[in-house]
Amino acid sequence: MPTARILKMPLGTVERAAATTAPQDVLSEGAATFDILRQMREDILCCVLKPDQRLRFGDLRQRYKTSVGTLREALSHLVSEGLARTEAGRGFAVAPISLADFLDLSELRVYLETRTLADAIRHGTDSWEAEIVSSYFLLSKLAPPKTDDPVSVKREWGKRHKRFHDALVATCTSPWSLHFRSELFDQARRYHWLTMIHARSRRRNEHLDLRDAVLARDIDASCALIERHIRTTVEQAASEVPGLTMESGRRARRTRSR
Amino acid sequence: MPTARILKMPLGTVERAAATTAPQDVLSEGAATFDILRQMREDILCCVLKPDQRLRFGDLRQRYKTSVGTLREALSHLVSEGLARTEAGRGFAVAPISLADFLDLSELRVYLETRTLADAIRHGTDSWEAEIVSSYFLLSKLAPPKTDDPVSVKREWGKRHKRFHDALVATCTSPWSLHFRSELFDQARRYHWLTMIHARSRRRNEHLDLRDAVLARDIDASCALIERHIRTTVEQAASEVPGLTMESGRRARRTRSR
DNA sequence: CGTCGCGAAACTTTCGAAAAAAAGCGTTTT
DNA sequence: AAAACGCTTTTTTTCGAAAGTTTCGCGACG
Repeated sequence: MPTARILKMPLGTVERAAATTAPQDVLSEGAATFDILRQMREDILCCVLKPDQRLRFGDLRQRYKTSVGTLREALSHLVSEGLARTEAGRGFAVAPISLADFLDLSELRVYLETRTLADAIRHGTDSWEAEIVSSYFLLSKLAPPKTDDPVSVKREWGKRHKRFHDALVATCTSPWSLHFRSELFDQARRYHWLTMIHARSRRRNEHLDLRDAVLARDIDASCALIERHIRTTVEQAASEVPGLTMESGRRARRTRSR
Repeated sequence: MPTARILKMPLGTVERAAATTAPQDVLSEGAATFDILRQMREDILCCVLKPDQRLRFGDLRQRYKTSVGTLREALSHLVSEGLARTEAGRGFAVAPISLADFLDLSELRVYLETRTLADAIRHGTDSWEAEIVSSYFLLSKLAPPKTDDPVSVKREWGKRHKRFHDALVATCTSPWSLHFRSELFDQARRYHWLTMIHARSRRRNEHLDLRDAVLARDIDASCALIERHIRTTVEQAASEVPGLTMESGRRARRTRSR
């Protein structure tokens, strides 16, 4: 549908979102390829596409209703983000998971989350506070999902959870730190999903504490809270998720779809 | 050329580089697409493709002798790495540069370089030391390039420079830290290139000091040296490179190739 | 018996062309 | 004169098919 001609604005210049300067946007495009990318990423993060699962073009083409070229481009992105793998001439696969990876990942995350959060608090504005309040509200509306909640609920919770955490660091002035933080956050989401599925113990409302500490502009308290938030999750995952051994990266039995 | 059938080895299993476990490899593939990617990255890092320059498929197809699809995949990767940009339906462009970006980038780099280096020293092995000695030797064979050296010399020096720095941190046990370090190192290379072109003052041999401190397993000294190494370069670039103002991200005049 | 070799089937990779948008331009209108 | 319109010309995006590689299976050989 050629909307461009229809929507041609009377003014020559269309208001454009301020390109934050240098590093890189969330990801980029706004076309069909981007939709596929987003869908696939969501499916990997939510473990609909399971770790180590081979991604055959035949199956994918059917699932996402698109061509090989488009898929290839999306997969290419996912490889760069560390959510997929590809080797020589034998196609793509979902990136494996392992406890070692989760530990490593989380260690760096502690640094990046505290660094960005501290900076964000220093540069906080009214609209930053507003978005924190708002996104927390949305998050609190949904009870943390239980094991047998439907997938759609878990997805929605995941989305709001991410939005809340993004809001906290939104005013951080270091684009590169934000970029890497975001990448690691997504990586962690994969493990959180597993934890969520198998979690037996429930934790007290850490998000509320975090929100209040941040709004009070208490940098030390906020950083301590988020650090504990991350470490607790790791420990929980390590002890509660059965399939997460140090060696789980081994080739999982071939997972043929349908 | 169907080499596979010809080269089919008598043994069923071919020796394969040990996949380090989880995060992601240097980049991945081993096919034609990967070559294009590597070439384009090199061209961007060396500013053969200049910052903000639009990357039209027509031109690229001619330059790299390949199809649109392949180019698109390579560009996709470059966008993820932050070396290129893409917007809605108006194609790709080389990522812009700016002093603000370089400052931000270098700040994070200090953390990642020191973190990985410290860990690498702790886990250093004999072959790690050997590669450091070897790569330093190769680097020292080439004098730091001057302004009017031919491009090929500068390229070779850049390659050896990277190899040396990679060798230093090779035994670091955190794949994620290494990954991000590598990405930032490449980003910095773009700025180094500009510095190299315009540099007036020459610095003493920091690499030798670094090599010796690392081989002596002196973590504090090594980290201090690499930190200074990074900071000095930033300051030098800020003061000596003319085109690098705080606002250089503005749309550079359209750069039509040839 | 295991394994080596050959051929068929399944998949991946690459390519160029058709479809869709955007940019460029001269003309008309207010 | 500046803005608006409709046309043509680039440029990007998407697609499906041809070419190339790997995997699988079956029969022959050591």
